[in-house]
Amino acid sequence: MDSRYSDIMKCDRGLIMALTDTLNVVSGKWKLAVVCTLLSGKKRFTDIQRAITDITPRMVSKELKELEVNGVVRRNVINSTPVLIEYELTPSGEQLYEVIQKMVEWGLQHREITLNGMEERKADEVIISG
Amino acid sequence: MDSRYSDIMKCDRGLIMALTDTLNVVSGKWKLAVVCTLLSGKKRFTDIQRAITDITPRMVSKELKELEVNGVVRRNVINSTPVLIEYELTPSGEQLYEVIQKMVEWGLQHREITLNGMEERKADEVIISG
DNA sequence: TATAGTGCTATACAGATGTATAGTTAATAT
DNA sequence: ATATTAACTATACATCTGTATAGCACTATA
Repeated sequence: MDSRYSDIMKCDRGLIMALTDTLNVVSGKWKLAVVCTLLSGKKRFTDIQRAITDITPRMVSKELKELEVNGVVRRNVINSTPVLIEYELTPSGEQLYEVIQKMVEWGLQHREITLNGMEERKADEVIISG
Repeated sequence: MDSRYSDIMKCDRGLIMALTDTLNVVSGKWKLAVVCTLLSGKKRFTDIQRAITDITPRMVSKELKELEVNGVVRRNVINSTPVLIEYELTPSGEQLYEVIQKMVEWGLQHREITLNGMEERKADEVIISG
């Protein structure tokens, strides 16, 4: 995780770390699913499980724990009977929305570009002379 | 890969697909490293390998192939002796810069927020009454 | 007392992902 | 003739990620 992004970013090592941080939070099959469900407000364990239909409780637990350690999610124990536990995004977690938005934008553009490109090109290997 | 992001995005299934597309391109240990090295212009196999110091040729090959299939990278065979092969970003691949930029931004903000937060809070489990 | 719900954890496993090491082909350089 | 460079590929292995299944401790309700 050191000198990989050297080419564009050789000037600033901090940027590489920042990118790596974000990637670590974002990657994993259920991370963004959990963040997305929490974007609409605080939720309890089983609410999250229900919102992400095909996730197992083990994965809910694991992903929430990792997100908490990374400062994206906060776990609130509500002192009532029975004890309830609520999960919510930290301010930092909420700001992830902007990253998600850009990713959605790119995905949409990319889909259009590649679909149009399909008609123009015929081979998937372009040979030019040099 | 279906109904996971239902909570914010239940209205538009296309957005979910777009997000998933982007995640598929972005995830994997070396994907963005390769994209980053290509942001500064077309490069050959061994140039990429050298730029990303600790990657093996097998991984260079694999990641380039996947990026090519996903329409992010184009492979140009230069008809010379010896045959050379150049890799470059497609227009779509270049636009990934915006996603990367947002990810770097978030990473930097996040780092600052969590470092400040460390001093204010003492426990990592906050108990409130309800 | 029995059953169901909440918020998890444990164990074992399967599959995906990445690594290490070596080898191939073909051309130029010494 | 031998070494070196370029652009890979093959094999085997290790590690990481996610799944399946089960269970626990507690509380509320019938």
